[in-house]
Amino acid sequence: MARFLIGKILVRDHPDGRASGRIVETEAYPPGDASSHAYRGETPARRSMFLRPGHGYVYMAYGSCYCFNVSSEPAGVGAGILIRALEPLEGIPLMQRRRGTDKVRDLARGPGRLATALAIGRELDGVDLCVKGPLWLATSSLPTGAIDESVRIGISREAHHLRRFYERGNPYVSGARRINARRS
DNA sequence: AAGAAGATTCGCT
DNA sequence: GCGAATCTTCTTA
Repeated sequence: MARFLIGKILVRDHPDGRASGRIVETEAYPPGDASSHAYRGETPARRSMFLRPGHGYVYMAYGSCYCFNVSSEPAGVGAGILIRALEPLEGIPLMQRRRGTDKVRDLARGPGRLATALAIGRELDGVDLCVKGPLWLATSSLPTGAIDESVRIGISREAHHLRRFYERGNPYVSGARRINARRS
């Protein structure tokens, strides 16, 4: 699922207008992974990770940023894919306003920035991404480049797994050069 | 009940 | 490169 989502389009339809981007970086948090928010079982806040594949899970990180995930296992099994970066497509001026910067490269490079650029908050937690609504996923006819993998960013538990995926050479991918340079 | 850690970002040096 | 900001959850007393 983490590989599948690379190259797909995430579309945000909002009263202020449409903003969308091509997914270029993801991380997998599968069942049994101690770093997953679903690891300790289902709670009201984590409920969306236990929905059938294709639902949004939104949580607040470090008290300052929202992060967006896609549920990835059958109903009742907790797992998700963190969307870490987008290549901006539609609504770039709108995203620039929300992010407070004109630098297109920085609009959605990183999970918190991406959520800000698309105005994603807790109200979108649990939304079905497979039907056209406020937030949904679309396929793209654009070709997808080679996909590299690395360890995940910003976690300490289960840190050795190669569960981060990104499009090779894409300038909108987040993370340190050191990690991105690693191929396997 | 209090403290620490966490799937981050921004500003300053 | 480093530390603060800031909210939720988990751990320990």
